[in-house]
Amino acid sequence: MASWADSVDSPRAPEENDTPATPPGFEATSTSEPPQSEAGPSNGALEDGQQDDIKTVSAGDTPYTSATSFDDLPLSEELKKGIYTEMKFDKPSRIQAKSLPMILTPPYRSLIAQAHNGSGKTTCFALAMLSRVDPSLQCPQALCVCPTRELVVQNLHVVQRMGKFASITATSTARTDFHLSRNARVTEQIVIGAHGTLKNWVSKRVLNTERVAILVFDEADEMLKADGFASDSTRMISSIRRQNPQLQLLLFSATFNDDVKAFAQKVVGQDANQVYVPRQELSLDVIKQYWVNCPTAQHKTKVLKDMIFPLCEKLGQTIIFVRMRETARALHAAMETDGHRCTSIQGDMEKDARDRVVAEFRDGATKILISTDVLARGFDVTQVTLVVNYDMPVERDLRTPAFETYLHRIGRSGRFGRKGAAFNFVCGDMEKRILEEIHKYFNHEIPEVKHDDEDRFVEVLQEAGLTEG
DNA sequence: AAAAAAC
Repeated sequence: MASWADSVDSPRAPEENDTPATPPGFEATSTSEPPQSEAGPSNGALEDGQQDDIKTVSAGDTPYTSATSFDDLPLSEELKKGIYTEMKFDKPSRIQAKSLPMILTPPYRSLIAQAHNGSGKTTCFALAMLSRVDPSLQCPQALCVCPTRELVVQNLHVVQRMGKFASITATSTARTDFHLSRNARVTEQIVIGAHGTLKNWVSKRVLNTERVAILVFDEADEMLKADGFASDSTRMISSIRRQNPQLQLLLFSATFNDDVKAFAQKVVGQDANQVYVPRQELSLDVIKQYWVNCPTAQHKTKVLKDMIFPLCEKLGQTIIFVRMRETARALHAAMETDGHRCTSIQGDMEKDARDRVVAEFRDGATKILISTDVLARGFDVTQVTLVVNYDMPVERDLRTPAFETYLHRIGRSGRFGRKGAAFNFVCGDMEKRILEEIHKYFNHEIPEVKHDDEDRFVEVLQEAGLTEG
């Protein structure tokens, strides 16, 4: 039985230097195109696997020993203090135990790391960046690229906490106190950003990447997606590699379908290490999933009003995912008109409005948040126990299920092994088929809950462990 | 034909 882990046993020999060389500013056109992402059942990432161990593929002859304690790792006292007293971590998680020795041991090889929601990926790359910085050099040395502003902010926060006792400076492209002027320069040692601003900063020579020794991609499969950020990402990689051939590239994500994984392996090169954790830690298993047949589109809103919102008061927090920005806006308005308190977020909103909505949600001031896929990945609010797929996640063609997106969306609940549940709203044959395919792909039960069966909704949330009863 | 970044 093939699984994600098996398929890396004998990775194809990647061609070297297959990312195009580009001038600073990443202006060059990419000649290396990633494959079209076609998620299919061939990605056995979620099959039953007997292997309990994290699968690793190490390059070269460097021996790596799994770290049972943070004390086993080549980390400064200041960083360890941050780990123990600020983050209150006891010992490394499994992914940390495996990947940190690979990341922190010279020669600093690139790494592809797949680990599930809440398994401590952020800690891995935060420590990687913090420990690779030379404190005596006051310039950018570590870069982390993320798909959304919200993730940029969140990751900067983690780096700052972890590095609380180390004299290392960090900043992000989400900062509001920074305006491009002729003499503006980024001097912070760690920079976390989204593509647009990073590209802008580099081309305007506000950000000098000459001394960048480590480049991290969070949600790496998204960042290497053919019809998405791939060209920006590969241009940035080759540009920095031209300045520093020894660049350590770290690709982190919970999901790498076969196509993106093959491309990622090409990007990191044959000297890279790889780490994959098995499905047993997959958050899917702890998240109860259901589907609700909605005869008409109006029923979706009705189910929210009649079933979900009234029950939400008793739950933790809820995120409702929709496909389009306009739906987020309209649904929010419709709910508010009916006196149901909630907020909404999507990429078309003003930055400060986005920041405000996220801050209120993190505070717990708002219980229900309507969102596009801007928050589908990485967004970490421990109080989220319920996810609603108001629209089923689909690829651009609107017919192919977006398997990875589904996994990431429902992974917003049940953080760090806590309870979680997900409702999938299904309207029409297309969404029904999408649901079936997702069900088959993940081989996970998704029972139906009748849209008008109030008692059953209550029952189901009890089953999922979200309410006391 | 969408969403994600951004000037």
